Amino acid sequence: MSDRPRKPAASRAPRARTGIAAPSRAAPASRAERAAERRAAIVDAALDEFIARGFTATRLDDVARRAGVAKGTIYLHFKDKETLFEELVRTAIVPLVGRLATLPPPAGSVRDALEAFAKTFIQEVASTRRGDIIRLILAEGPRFPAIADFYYREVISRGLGAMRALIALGIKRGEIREAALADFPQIVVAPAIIAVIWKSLFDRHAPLDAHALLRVHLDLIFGERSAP
Amino acid sequence: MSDRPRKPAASRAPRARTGIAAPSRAAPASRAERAAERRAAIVDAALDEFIARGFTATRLDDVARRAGVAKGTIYLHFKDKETLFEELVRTAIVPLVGRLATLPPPAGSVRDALEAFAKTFIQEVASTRRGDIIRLILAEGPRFPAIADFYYREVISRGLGAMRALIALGIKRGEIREAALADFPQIVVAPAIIAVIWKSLFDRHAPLDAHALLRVHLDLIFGERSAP
Amino acid sequence: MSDRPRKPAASRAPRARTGIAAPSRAAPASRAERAAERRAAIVDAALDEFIARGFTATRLDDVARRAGVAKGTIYLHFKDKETLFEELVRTAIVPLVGRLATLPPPAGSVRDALEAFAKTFIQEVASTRRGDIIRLILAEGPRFPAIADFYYREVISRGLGAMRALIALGIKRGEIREAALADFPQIVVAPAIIAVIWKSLFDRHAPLDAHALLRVHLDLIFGERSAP
Amino acid sequence: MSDRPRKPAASRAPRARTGIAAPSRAAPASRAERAAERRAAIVDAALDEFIARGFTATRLDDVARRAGVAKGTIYLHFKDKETLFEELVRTAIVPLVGRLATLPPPAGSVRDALEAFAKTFIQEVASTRRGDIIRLILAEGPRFPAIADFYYREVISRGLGAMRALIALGIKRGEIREAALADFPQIVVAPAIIAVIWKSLFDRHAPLDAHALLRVHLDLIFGERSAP
DNA sequence: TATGAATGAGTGTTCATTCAT
DNA sequence: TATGAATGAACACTCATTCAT
Repeated sequence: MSDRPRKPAASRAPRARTGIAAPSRAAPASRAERAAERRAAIVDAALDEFIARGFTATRLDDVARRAGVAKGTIYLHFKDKETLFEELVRTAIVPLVGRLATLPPPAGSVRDALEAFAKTFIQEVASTRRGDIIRLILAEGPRFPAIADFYYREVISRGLGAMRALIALGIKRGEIREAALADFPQIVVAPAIIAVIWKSLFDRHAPLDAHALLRVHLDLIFGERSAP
Repeated sequence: MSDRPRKPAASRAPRARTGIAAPSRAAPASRAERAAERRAAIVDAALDEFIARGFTATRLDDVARRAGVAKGTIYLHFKDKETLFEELVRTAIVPLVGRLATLPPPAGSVRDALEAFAKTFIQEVASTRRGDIIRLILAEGPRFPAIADFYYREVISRGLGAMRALIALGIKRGEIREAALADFPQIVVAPAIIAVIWKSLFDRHAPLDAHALLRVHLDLIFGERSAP
Repeated sequence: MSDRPRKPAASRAPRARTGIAAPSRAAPASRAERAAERRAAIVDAALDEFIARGFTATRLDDVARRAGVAKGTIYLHFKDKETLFEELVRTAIVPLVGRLATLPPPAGSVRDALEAFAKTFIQEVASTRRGDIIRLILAEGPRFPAIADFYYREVISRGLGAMRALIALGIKRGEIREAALADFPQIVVAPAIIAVIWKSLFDRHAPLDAHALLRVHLDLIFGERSAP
Repeated sequence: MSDRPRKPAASRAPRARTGIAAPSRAAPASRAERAAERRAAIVDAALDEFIARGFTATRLDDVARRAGVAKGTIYLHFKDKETLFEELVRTAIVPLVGRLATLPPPAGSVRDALEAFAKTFIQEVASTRRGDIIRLILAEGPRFPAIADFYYREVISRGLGAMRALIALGIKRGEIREAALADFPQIVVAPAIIAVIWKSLFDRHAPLDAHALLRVHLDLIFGERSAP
């Protein structure tokens, strides 16, 4: 219960694991650039800490240390811990949506589109820190209605909308038999979410082959299995 | 961010919302009974608080007030906050498993069995505090490996095992076409979990008809829709 | 810092290490006897605990456990922790004084008398729990003026008085040359006190031969060494 | 039993009663200086409290108030209460040893040296808070072996060593007749310790003329009285 | 802007004391 | 009398937030 970072573990250079742009370290960097860099470092460090411990248990001291910044500096960029958390989640979610919204325009079959989506999802979400963000939202959602709202609006609502359209197309084209599926796009997404949760909590008990899982699920929806 | 119970909000009578037996209040009750009663009240109150705020943000002061006992009394029953939390989750999970393990032996069709399961799940889990317990485990799991372990062993592993057997039966009987489904019982359960999460986080944005959702999902698996 | 007794280490029979009389366990014992016995057990246990931890750090829970009594029982015999402590010290001191006041009437030489005193002191005080009581008084005295007062009156004052008389006799008889010694009987006693403290604190660093120490001191006072 | 300081009794200026240097308050003082100053104030206040109440009964709240700092500030300088106590005693002991180790090299007679020592001891120890520190160590020693060890090593062992050398010199020069005294330097020091204890506990019952006491003791050792 | 020392309200835990049995 | 469950005030320690430098 006490595996906290005790040393300035992180170098001053922020990692870009969330896709947050890290300005090149070459040039002396302008004032504004330096500020943005620091802010990014804080966000990045905070994300790690929040994921690892949850909102309340995270100490800004640790965030600062991990970001290579003084504690007070956090308050130059964020009003308080709560604001940091909320902006953080927002920031982290944007590229998430961006990524998945880039669903290839249904050039090929709907099944291909979903297959591509599944692949991307596993690679970009389930196997990365982004998956933990989803868990974080599930965990803290009830205490941060603002975040749940934002998440519903920006991710759930839009994501399910796109999915619904795709399903409708599949039904129209005859690829999908089950017509009612368009009413519950959640069904299509459900195993992906389960995969994320499983990775987070149970993978060490029983590793899950997410690719296979999603393929079977698509088989269920589309009826026929395509060669892997 | 500060909607905490400030007054002895709860009467001395423990609620039995989790199925924890509340001894009849009529008789004077023996010493041991009184103790069990108090313990139950604490567990019950703590569950509410932990669900509402998560482990770290929960104050034992609030738990005590809600349970109608003095703070010190908690320590007569539990070593510390962590132990309270862990025993709590264990206690809460047992009836959960009990409930669902009572899956009717496949007298009728497998589809009927799953339909019954879905119904029970929605009634007994998704619409009650038990659903929140699942969310609580998702939220705190990473910080309480002991709980994640216990949950995997007692619920996930056993539940998926039973589900797998049922699926195998369905395949053998020809009810289920997709043979690979037996490898991923998670797929069958996924929408139920999603429904629980949805209830917790998004129901106020867009109420979900869980019954319909699960029915469509079963249609997907069994191919044919039964009359509602 | 946490070597507390966790088990009912002591049998129900009180030890009589302080010279507190333990009624014979044979007969069923009258009501009053039983009570006295319990009280003695409490006193005895409390003495051990107070010596080991000091007043504040001692927990009545531990005292009760060690005495083989319920916590509430202590309050049937003593008003509160403070009273227990004060009565305790009084009780423990009385036999101490009794013992040493039995200085053999100066039948033989004064040196013989002091030699006997030294021997008794080492045997009955320095090597027993009684020595620790002295240390306990040193430690808690300032916070328990009542005890310091009592101790001064009953032990210090009377003891030094007796010692002064003995010294005067020695001077009169020509055994002691240094006449001014009668003004400071503390000097005669000092090494004995030092021996007690040493036993308590430093004996494990450098064991002290208290007998030899006191003999040399007597040689200093009486000038000539008697054969050991 | 409840004479605790309730108000910010101490001004922000730390007292220097222990010989801990108090930086001049005139200049604005650098960051480091301010820190050292605060630390000194805490040590000073803590010493008072520990002496007055003992380790366990001392409340850090009181220490903070007396030092004129916030409670949290204590934890910027010391890991916890125990560490504060131990460092405190160490800090307080160093100048004690320093003072007494400055025993004038035996330019004159050994008796003169001891006379000087006695004088210094009474002035610098017995009549100051330093004497209470000795009592504090006697009191808490058994519960703080680290402190007892440190004290033995730094004070007792070295002090007795020096004393032994001095005694040997006295014997060699013929000033001291009792040859065995070199084996028990404790005897020479004993009355000084007794004086300290007496001051602490019994002086209000019967004031002790420590100077006279020690002079008589020296007469006992050296045989002849020098003019006062 | 950035720092990090300082603050003090807040929280988990302990324990002397009470009291129903 | 004796018990020990229950109480709640007290206290060590933490950590979000501020602010002088």
